[in-house]
Amino acid sequence: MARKTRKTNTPLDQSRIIQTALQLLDEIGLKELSMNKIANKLQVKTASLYYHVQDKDQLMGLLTDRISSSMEWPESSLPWREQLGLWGEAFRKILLSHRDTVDLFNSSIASGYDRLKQVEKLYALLSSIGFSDQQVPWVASILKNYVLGFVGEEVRLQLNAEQAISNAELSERYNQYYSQLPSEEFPTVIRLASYTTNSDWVKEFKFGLDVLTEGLAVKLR
Amino acid sequence: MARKTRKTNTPLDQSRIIQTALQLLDEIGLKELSMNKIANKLQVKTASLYYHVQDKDQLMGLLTDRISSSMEWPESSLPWREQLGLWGEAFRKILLSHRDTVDLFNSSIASGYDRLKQVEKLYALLSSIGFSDQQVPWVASILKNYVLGFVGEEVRLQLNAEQAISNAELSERYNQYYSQLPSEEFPTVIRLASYTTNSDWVKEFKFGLDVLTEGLAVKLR
DNA sequence: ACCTGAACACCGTTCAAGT
DNA sequence: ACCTGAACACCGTTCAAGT
Repeated sequence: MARKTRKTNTPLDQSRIIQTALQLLDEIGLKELSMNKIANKLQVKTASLYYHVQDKDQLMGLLTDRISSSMEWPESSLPWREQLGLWGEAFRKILLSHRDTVDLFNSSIASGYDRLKQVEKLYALLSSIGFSDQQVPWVASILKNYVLGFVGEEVRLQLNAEQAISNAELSERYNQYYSQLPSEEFPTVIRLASYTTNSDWVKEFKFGLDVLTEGLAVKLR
Repeated sequence: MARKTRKTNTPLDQSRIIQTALQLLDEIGLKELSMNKIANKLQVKTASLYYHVQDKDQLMGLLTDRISSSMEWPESSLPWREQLGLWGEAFRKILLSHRDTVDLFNSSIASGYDRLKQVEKLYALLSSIGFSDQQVPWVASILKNYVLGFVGEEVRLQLNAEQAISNAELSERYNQYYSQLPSEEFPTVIRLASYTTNSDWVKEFKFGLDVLTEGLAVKLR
């Protein structure tokens, strides 16, 4: 009965909680992610978490911050259009690196060091390009929202594709409200159904960023 | 003891449930909106709701559809830039007409007659302008996400303003992770803090829509 | 056909008490 | 200083049973 030190588990701390929460997030998704399950995975009672963390909201904020900490940043020597393009791709990459990140980013305001650091860098870039002090937050918000919205939709639609929701099943949804729908009411939706379902996401993402960049270029003149 | 017909309450049906849910949404917000509370307000046991509705998700979808049903639509005779501008303002108006609508729209895919009808109209407009079949859903998605993202942020920040989260309190948040932060790390964020906190939302909204419109105009050539 | 009672398996959070 | 037991006030959902 020698060395039974294993009973002494690694002590709990905020960082370990975040770590475990992140793992669990990828396994079961945000909707299923509960304090109970996190505690369980840490082999600890739920109440213990509350010694290291204020509440679930705060933990989610910390989780978001952890995720955004690994974001890469484009070289500031590049022309601004390329910098914005690279920034967008880096942000999208981060968002795709874990499950339900978009909801996570949307549900908590940017606090914490890492997320604020990202804002700082983006502000600095936009400011150096020539946007006015008033416009910089506006443009940053547009860019951030574009990427968040895009990836949100990308993930939603790819999930549907996995569940093989075909046009047949989609048209079945119309009937939620009305018993049956004349397909003449939705000519364009139906005509473009194949484009809506599956897209070339990389191409679509660049298209949107390009629209924004062109629009911003006009404003800069 | 004449006429005690009042014991016979108005019978429950889907439409009345949605109606009540909508009222309650404005009173207590989406996070607090539960099946229990909806049933309670209807003077009915919670289980009764499940006779008229599949589950909470479906009810939220129906709720979203109800909200989007009252959306106004611009005249199709107007030039496309104006149509897009009016469309954006109408959408924003809808989203501001009830509480937490952005989360509602984000959490459920467009199903139901009314929301699909909106999509149909927007697709038709974009198609008539000259966008290719592949591009129409892309552009529609950009526009929708812009408005959703914008209003989401608008509501968040206005709530903060009400709670009087000043720059002082904001800088306090930095300390969640690091004990104290040198303010030299965030020169731009700090310099622009006053612009971030309170904005002229109407002006900002138009600015963003204008950026998009200009960018789209470039793509149309 | 429509509603309810009762139960189930969960939530997040608090706090006195243990070590 | 760190963790737990026990309790609290809630969730969403199901289903046999009542009318």
